[in-house]
Amino acid sequence: MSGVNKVILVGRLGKDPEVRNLDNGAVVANFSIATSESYKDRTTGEKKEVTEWHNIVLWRGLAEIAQKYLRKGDMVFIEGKLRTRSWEKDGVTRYTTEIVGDNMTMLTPKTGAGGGASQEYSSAERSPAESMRTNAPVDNSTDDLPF
Amino acid sequence: MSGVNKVILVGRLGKDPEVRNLDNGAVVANFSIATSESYKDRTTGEKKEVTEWHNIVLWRGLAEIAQKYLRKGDMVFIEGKLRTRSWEKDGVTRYTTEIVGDNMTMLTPKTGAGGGASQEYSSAERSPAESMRTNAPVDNSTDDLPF
Amino acid sequence: MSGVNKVILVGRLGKDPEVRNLDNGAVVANFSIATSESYKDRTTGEKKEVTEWHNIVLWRGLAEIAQKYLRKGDMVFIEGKLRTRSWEKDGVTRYTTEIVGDNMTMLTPKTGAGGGASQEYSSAERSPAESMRTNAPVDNSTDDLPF
Amino acid sequence: MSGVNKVILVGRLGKDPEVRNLDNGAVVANFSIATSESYKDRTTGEKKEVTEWHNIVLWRGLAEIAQKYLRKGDMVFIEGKLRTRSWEKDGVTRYTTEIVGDNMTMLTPKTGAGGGASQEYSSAERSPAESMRTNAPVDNSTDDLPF
DNA sequence: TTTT
DNA sequence: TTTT
Repeated sequence: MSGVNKVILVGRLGKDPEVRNLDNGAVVANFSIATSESYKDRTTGEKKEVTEWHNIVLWRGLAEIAQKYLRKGDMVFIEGKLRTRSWEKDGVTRYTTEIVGDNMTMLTPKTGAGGGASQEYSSAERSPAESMRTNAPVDNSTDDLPF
Repeated sequence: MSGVNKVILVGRLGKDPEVRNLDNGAVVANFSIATSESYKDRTTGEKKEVTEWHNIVLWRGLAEIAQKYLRKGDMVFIEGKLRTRSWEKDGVTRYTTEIVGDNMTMLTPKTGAGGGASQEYSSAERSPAESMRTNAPVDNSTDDLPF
Repeated sequence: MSGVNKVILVGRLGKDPEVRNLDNGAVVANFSIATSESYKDRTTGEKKEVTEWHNIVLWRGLAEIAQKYLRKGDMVFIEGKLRTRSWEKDGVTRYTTEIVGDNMTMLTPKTGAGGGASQEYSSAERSPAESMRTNAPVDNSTDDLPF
Repeated sequence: MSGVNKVILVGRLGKDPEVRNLDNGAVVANFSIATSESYKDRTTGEKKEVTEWHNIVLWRGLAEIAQKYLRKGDMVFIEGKLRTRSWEKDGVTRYTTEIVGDNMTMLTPKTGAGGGASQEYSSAERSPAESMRTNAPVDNSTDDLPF
């Protein structure tokens, strides 16, 4: 790899995630989250707000967690990378920029069994034991999705 | 400047912020936030959790917002930089690493007037108008704190 | 503001920046930077590379620095936020996602007078004096561009 | 996990990395990198610089890459997490805060065989194929270090 | 302890 | 459109 491509977002889901099971067995979730910024209009002095919508794509384990736990209006932390796809429509090439998430923390407390705190999920979890400079670390969290 | 020194945290306050007014009129807030990581112990198979405490320092406007709105247990997003200070105690030089925040978003909904959503604050707010490639970009970066 | 919208990139410029002076006196620079990722093709076992292009927008002081110092092929660190704009062409609404930079560090050493190390520039510079818990914190955030 | 604990640094190594092989077969590298910030002294008007040193810890594959390729003076991008350890010395408990890196990009071009561009390494590499919404993604980069 |  |  060459370079760094990182996005960090905290925002709310505009709708429930759309989750699909691909033919090859992969699971993918799509949803949008909004971030907004307020500022004072220079000429009128009014306080205004600009909302930005971000298209999130999650794969495999993260997609399944999104499907189970994320709902419209929930706040999430998403870490991922930018990816722009092109596609044809009516003979016109269009471009969509998405954030492919590899790390997610739910910031809206989930009520019910065990609910409460935020919960982070990663597409490549790694044990913190390796941070502890002692012996016997490491959970090589295998990835047992069917592909 | 040379290089990049950036920290991004989402965690909960261990206690209420301590806020002090310095002789020169500056306001500074100190508090700690916890992040934790869970992993499976390799030998016992048990799920374990490691908690990390981060010392946060906020200045001026951010310190005042912390004083007003942040309480023990609240979840916050903090963006800042690492800074290690040294100090003497009992003839021994000790070091403390802190995160000097320059951006903060409260993630625990505040009930009461206007409460509800998260709210972001920056030590150097800038209008998003400049992002809009139209006329009259805006600089409202005035800083009217008493120092 | 509500939420967090942050992008961090390290990549190379595909071309020299395009810099324009707007009627209102603002300066804006546009350029693209590439990040790439290598991976092993699952079926063929070949090592492949995917390149992602990011559209960068810089305003005012950062635009002027880009104009002076950034050239095709140079490596830069960019910190900013995502912003999607829509525009019409041939009766079709199109969308472009850009990164509006608020912090930049040049990573390609500049030879010649004073050249050498990386240099960071921010759209809202702030003195580190405030990090030093001593007397007289500093606000030198004046913004003397002509708008 | 609960929360987010992320550090992003671009700086130069003060010395060559120290690399050790632990009894359990793990490899760990330690080195410091400097970031600096310049500011104008408020009273004297002089331009000053503050340097911050960050203690980096890398494990396994990243440690081996550091050993092979990183040298004093090199510039690197490091992504990781904060971790504070305590230890005893002369009956006094001391604390050290380190950055445990999980992603690294070398920003100093390496001359010699194959040298030149920046190169990124991750502690948990993942194929970008999964980003491409086609069939047959995924390289489950196994982790074959001896522990 | 880096670098300009 | 960069770079190796």
